[in-house]
Amino acid sequence: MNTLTASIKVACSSCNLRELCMPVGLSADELTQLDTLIAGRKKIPKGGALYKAGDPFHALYAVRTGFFKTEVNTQDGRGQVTGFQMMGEIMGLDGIVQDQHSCDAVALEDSEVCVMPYARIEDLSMRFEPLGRHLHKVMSREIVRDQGVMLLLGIMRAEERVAAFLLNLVQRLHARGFSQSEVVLRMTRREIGSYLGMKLETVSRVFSRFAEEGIVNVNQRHIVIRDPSALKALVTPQSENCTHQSA
Amino acid sequence: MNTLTASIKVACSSCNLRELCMPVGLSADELTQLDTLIAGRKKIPKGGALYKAGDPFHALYAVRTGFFKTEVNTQDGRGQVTGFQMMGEIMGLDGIVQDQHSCDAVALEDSEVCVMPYARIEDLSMRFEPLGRHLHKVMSREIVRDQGVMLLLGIMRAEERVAAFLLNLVQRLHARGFSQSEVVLRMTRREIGSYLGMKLETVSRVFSRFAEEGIVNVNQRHIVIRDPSALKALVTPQSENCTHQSA
DNA sequence: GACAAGGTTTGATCGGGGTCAAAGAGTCTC
DNA sequence: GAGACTCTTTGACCCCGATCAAACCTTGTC
Repeated sequence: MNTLTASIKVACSSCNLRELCMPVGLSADELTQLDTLIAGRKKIPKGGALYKAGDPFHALYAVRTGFFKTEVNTQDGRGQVTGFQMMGEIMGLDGIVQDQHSCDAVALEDSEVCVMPYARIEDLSMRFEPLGRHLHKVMSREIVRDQGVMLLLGIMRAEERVAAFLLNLVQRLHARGFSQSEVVLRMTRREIGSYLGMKLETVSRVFSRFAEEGIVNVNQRHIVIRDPSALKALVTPQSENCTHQSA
Repeated sequence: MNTLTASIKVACSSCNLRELCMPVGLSADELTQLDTLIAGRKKIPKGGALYKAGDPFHALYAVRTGFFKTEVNTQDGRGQVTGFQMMGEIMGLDGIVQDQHSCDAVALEDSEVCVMPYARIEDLSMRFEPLGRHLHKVMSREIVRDQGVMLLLGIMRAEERVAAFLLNLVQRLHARGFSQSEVVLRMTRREIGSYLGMKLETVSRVFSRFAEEGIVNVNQRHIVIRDPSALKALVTPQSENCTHQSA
């Protein structure tokens, strides 16, 4: 009767992602106030779009399971991946300003999202201060994240970009209880390249170079980080003789 | 007694930027509800910083006069200009998430901003729905703008970047009553280059190429756009034989 | 399990934009 | 208005990553 999953048990207060997702930082009491926020869940098969640029904007989405990419496209068919979203992360903020989405959100594996109708969010965030404040923080975090991507695209070299990408990915996965050193990539080399502003061949070559330097093991999409500090050193290259640094 | 300008007449309701700035879309009645939003004004001399990365976050700022750049920096001294802000535009949104700013905001000419203490914004936006909604839109607009910059940095070639930059600049200036075809750049070639992810020499060369093709006149920082459609064509290159396009 | 299709790796070559360098133009200070 | 400084332009050369190409691997389908 509904494109949404049966609406039993979709309350934030009983969700095991509550430490990562919209209700972060709320007490158990406060949490119950959020239980009307989620209208339901929605499954997106691998390759399916949660929304596309131009679609009317109705809701924000929290990734519950799975993995997404967001992508903006030009008229002439070129595309730029603007981010990868994993569980607990919020999608759809781009749609608020024009009441329509400005990018595509595509599932990279079978995924499920919580649907938070924007009208409810607006209403609740006005009446319930902690939610209003948190929403501001979520949007601000997205702005800061975007600044980081601009830095990456604007000034970093190919190896720095890949290193930054891997470190960011495992850091976020680690916060969700996964390994710090092992990751199975959900995206293709082409998608990584699009995100990092480089071609898929270059991504592949950088992986190969990291592998032969012993920094990582690469087996198709299975990555093992053997020397995280080498990656960190790549991302933040210190001036070669920085005498004033250590006392 | 106060680092802020004398606080008479700093109300949004009597500001001639109200059509562009925070109160956009509000009725005169609603506008008066915003008159406690602005704590005062602050002058920033050319080259001065409104805030720097790491500074504690207290307020959002609306540019009243002048011109700013925002810039993120790495440990090794490289920097990336993430945006240019002109009158009516809001700065400081990056600070909300961590209670400290994540970039520098530097005046490119003698400037003045309206100071909106964040505590007041939070309070007012909870009690006064139109402001709350508008704040969400302002933040969403910033996220969409950042997507555009990522597109630019990720997939555009040098000439496309400069064309997109010029078009965006005159479009925003035009919305503020300035010429569509003439602009005096407030920023250096190096700053343009940093924003566009290229070197100052390349920026200069692209300007020179545009000039000898008759698309623009360039005289140092004074730019005249002679053929705006040529610039638009550069930004959105159509496939060379797109037979299905025109009937 | 043969086949097709997409994803990945690697090699060879190319070119757009970076780097280095120098001269010219504008601006500020004394 | 001389001098210092920064900004801009232009030239010559170079290199990183793009492009083109081919082989290999993985996955899904019948």
